[in-house]
Amino acid sequence: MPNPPFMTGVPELLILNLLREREEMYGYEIVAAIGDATGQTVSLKEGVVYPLLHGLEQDGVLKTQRRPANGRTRVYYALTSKGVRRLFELTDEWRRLQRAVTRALGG
Amino acid sequence: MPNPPFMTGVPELLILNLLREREEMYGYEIVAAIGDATGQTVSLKEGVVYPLLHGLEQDGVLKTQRRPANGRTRVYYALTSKGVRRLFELTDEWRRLQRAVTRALGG
DNA sequence: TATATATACCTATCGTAGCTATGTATTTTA
DNA sequence: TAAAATACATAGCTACGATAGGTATATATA
Repeated sequence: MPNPPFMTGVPELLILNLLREREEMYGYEIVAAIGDATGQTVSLKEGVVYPLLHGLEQDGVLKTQRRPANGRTRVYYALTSKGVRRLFELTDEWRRLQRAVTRALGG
Repeated sequence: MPNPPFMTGVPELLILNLLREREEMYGYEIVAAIGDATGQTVSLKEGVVYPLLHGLEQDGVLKTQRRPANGRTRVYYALTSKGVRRLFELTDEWRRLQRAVTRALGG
């Protein structure tokens, strides 16, 4: 199964950016929101999003809060200050690379 | 060592695009040209470029020609028709994703 | 009432592909 | 003549997105 091009880091960037906008979201909500935010160009499955969320929490980039909602338990995620910095870094890197490639392609 | 974000597919895209512009290049030349074309934003080592070139030849995306130059043997690479198609596909995909992410980031 | 669908979470396994490090050999420069 | 540049090559590592599958509750439908 060939690896889709250009996707490395994109899930993380999109998740962090969503959490900057919305303050607090739970996993299942994030999955849908990513599709919405990108006009379904990026459509990540739970199998991608959940492990990523766990890793980001482990790294102190996200903090969690378990809260019941509709009789079910949801895990809400929010940015830490480290997460905010990480988002800035990733955004910068994205712009840097995006400019470089566009330049190389469009000379 | 953490994986640099957003790089998946970029080496291939840049190489194919260079070969579209220059018709024919050898590996060592490509390594330097990538740095030039991106203002050193992307700076790939031989360990990245050579295996990639071999793979692309294997896939019929590139064709090679060994020719002596300066008493040394150089391996010259050029696009096949399949390579041209591959370049179009990758360029499309790049633009698609680039637009989607930029939009999600709220440009 | 039974059941299908939506919600909400989770994990295991896999393959790809870029990165580092290292090696060989020749040619050119200091 | 030693060092640097040229030119090729491969081995091993790791990260990470993708697929597939699993659990459980709530709601809509037949």
